[in-house]
Amino acid sequence: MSAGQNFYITTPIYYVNDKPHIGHAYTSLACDVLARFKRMDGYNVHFLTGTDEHGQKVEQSAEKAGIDPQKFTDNVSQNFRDLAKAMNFSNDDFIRTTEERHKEACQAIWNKLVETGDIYLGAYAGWYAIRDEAFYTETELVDGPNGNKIAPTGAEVEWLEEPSYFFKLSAWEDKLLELYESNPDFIAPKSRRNEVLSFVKGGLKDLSVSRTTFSWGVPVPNDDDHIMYVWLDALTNYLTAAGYPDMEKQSFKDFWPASLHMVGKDILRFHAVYWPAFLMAADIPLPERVFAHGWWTNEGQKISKSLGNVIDPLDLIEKYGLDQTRYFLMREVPFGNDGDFAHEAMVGRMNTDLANDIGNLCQRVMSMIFKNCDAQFPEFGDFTDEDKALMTMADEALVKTRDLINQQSFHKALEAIWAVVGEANRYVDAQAPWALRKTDIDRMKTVLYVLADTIRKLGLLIRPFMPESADKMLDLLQVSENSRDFSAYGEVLKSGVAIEKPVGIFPRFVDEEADA
RNA sequence: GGGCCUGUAGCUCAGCUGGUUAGAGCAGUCCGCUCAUAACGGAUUGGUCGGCGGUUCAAGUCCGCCCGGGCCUACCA
Repeated sequence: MSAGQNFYITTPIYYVNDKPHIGHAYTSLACDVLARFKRMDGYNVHFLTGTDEHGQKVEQSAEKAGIDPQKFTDNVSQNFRDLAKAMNFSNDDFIRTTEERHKEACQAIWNKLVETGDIYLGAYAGWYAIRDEAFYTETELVDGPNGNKIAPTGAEVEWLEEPSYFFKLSAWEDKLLELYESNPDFIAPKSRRNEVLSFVKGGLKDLSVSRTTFSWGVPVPNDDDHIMYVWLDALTNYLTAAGYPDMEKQSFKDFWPASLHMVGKDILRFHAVYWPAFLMAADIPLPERVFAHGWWTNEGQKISKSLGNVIDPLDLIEKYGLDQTRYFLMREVPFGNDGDFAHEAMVGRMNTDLANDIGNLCQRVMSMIFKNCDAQFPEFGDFTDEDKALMTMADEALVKTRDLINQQSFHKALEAIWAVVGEANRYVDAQAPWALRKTDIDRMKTVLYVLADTIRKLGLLIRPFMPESADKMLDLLQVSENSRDFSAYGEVLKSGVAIEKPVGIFPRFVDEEADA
């Protein structure tokens, strides 16, 4: 495998105590689009997702359900596999932190960090609320009536100390700043990078990385009282899936360091600060980039369980369709910003961009070919300047799209693709093949040929975003399986190939309430 | 409290290092076309660029203040 041709992309591992929601779907979708694009562009891609299955909450939930934690996580982890299937995600692996391979990786990196002196045994002291089973920082507390301290939740807290292993995060401050400085693209988008920078500049404290108060986790090597706590365990999954601790393994050589960790903005710090610190300490190469995307609101409202307005991606798929949902999520909001999911906006995108613009373009062109060219791709004559302009634009769209995808500017990539769609529709109008049918049949054929081939390119361009719909388009165009990647972009349709009667690709959404 | 970002047409947003009559998409209005999923194309209405003051030959674009909105400020995934 030649260097540089490998691409390793990861989603966070999702905490199984949650039900899959739009946020999970969104993160993975972005990775899926990227993974599919890179595959079509000839890369050897490894796309990883999975579930985070350790922790006190999981232990408790299992207990409440009256089953052992492993059984419990087997069940809930399945929800995330189901989501991946329903969303048509093309992940190459699905990791679970309860797997043996992961335990090995965690303990290996732990041992390494002990060896380098970056993990030491100390005591974790803090204000603990028994009721909440959580520690609070000094600044979060308010003074209670009798001089005692009260947590923001209203629970009483007490000063508690427990033995804990610590990671020497404080020792890595300068190295981290150096990293950000010399790799300006390590954290994206820019605004998030600024936040991380100011956070690190504010000084770093050592990080507690073990717990003794519960047992559902990876055991700390040589100390049965402790389990590894949260982030060291969770983050290490990215290494596990590449084959760590066997750094000589082919998969590790191919895919580590990761090309991109995609995360939600809430967990950026763990990926942009703790993770590179762990890796530097363990003398393991760093991932190339961490991208933090934003959150969705629901019809302008903040989404929360208590409000009961959580968006279930399965509901969206059922209501609007899979590819329509995928398109909306990638198109509606500048990737990196927060966005709003609104029914009206969804229907707008679905009907305007998909049904009217690209769907209808495909339909009108293929229908004309089917009816006026003996149901086969026509012969073509010399190309006019107008023909060449459209063809050139379609060719350049791949270059633009590739560039934008590499920046995770999914919305702009789609915008660039749709610029071609618009141009193609204008070209249809300007050339008016229905008029040429009566005056210059050869010219009509050339026009329809140019259009059909443009649609083929559009089909390839939208394929990472809407794989099923794109394949339907490419089916209509009789494009063979092995011509459905970007190496085939410059190929052309063969005149004389027979086509089927075209069928619509993107249906319009009709509001049911409109009839009532 | 400290730090960062942001306020541009009805809506969502572009406007790089200051420089011609401030742009796009959607919505609205008018016109054209009739191949097509009544879809497509053209034209057009609409903005004191949050407010006040300043720097400058020139500010949406820089500075100060004020008003409004958001985010970060460590061990909860």
